[in-house]
Amino acid sequence: MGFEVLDRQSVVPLYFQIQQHLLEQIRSGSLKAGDPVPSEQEISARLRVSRMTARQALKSLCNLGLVYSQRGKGTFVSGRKLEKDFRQLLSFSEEMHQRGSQPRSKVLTFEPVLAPAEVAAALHLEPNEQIVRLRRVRLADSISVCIETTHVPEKLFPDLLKSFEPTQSLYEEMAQRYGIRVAYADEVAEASAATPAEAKLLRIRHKAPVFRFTRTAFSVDGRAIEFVKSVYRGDRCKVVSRLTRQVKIGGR
Amino acid sequence: MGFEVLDRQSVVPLYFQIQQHLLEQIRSGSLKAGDPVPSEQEISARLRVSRMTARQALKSLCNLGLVYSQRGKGTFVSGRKLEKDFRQLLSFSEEMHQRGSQPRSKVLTFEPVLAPAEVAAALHLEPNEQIVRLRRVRLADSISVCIETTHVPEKLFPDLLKSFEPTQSLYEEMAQRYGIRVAYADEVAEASAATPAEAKLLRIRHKAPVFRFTRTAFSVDGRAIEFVKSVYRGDRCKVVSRLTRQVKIGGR
DNA sequence: AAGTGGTCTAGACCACTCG
DNA sequence: GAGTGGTCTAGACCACTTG
Repeated sequence: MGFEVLDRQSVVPLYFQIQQHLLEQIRSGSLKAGDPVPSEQEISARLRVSRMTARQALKSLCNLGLVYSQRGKGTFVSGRKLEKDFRQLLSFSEEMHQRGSQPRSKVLTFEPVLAPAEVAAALHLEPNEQIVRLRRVRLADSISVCIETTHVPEKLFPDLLKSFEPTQSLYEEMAQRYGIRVAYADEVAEASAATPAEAKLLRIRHKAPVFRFTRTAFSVDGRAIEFVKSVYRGDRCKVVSRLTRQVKIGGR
Repeated sequence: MGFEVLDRQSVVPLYFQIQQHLLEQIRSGSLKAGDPVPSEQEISARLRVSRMTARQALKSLCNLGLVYSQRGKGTFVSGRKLEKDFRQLLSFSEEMHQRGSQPRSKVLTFEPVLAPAEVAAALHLEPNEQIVRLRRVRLADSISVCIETTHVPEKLFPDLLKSFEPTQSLYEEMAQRYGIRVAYADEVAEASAATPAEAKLLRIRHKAPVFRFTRTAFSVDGRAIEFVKSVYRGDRCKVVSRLTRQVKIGGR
């Protein structure tokens, strides 16, 4: 733990600078799984910050799951790997970039429609409200990977049809042009078999194994902003999750 | 926000008492999605605690995803439901109980074996180290739902073969008798088709859609303690996840 | 201007773990 | 007994939002 780490003039909070510094040590391997992290008092003394600030840095690492604390013993690097970001909410484009693949899209349709019942229910709209529907075949390195049908409410994204270039990233457009940021999504995955039409688009056998996903995305304030149905080739797609065992909240 | 909420003699931390009180208001519906939660200063003044303590209570609710804060505006109840705990790490027994179904198990084999390469790699063991393998057909309300093969290292759970009743919950046994608690698990799901043997055990058609899961469970200190392979009927199983969009950690 | 959350300080007492 | 994390206090300054 160096002494020259902190820039007190910076707008970056002190606790965050400390957090980043420790993060770097974990990433680089200077701190390995099981190693003790500098204690709150040590950070406090060495970097001349209050103990609460040191604590906040450690707490944030703890929340990220990178370290864990034991009362009376200390704080230690946990066994989890940094490399894998499990089950983040990523758009298709982002996911492909992260894997180092080149994403491409073939647009099937991009049009205004009246919300079918299932979509209206998921997005909390009145039946037959106006939505924009975008159907795309998604490719990774020129191989068809999935068929994706996205639905967004027209009223949240007016003029999307005119302004959006449907081969681009929708999440970026939402953030840049409309200031609406996706915070989380609920997703349901099913194991199924390809229909003839799907098989043709994905260039796989009829009845080959596929994943069917339905995903509803929400903004921080809990508004439903996107509903997606997608079909992924079973042989080119695995769903990786990290499950955590939590304390019960609010239960009796 | 009442005044009689806090018990200052209690061993329960003040921030936790405050958190529980707010939680109750959200659960009961007194505070609805979008409603502002009492501000830090209000809690601080009304309950005569320091602002940092009030803040800690709100922070913990924030980490649970039940409220969100906006600088300069306030803290608000988020749109998420309390009812659904998405994608917790649950054992089969726990999952069925939560759904209100009756779990049952048919034990196929329960025996010591030498770890095959795949299992040894997942559990970080030497090849051919001693493990205990348990193969079960799992039933919900008397319908076969999945075939599950569990592997645990013998050295972590000595005498498991003698003491454990294999129709019971393994996670409970681990916690009760060995003091080893599962903290999280990494899981990979694939969409596939049933083999003839699997089809027979699950009473489904040959080549019917199934999920294949492999799961490695870890304790808090990052030790791998369990490796499970399972096959679920595709028509009786959906994988529900909540995905969150996080800040990048440790990236460039 | 008033109210909000975000950060920070310099102390304090406690329960716990370990040698 | 020395060191650890868990909790708590009573202040402070800041940036941000809203009327």
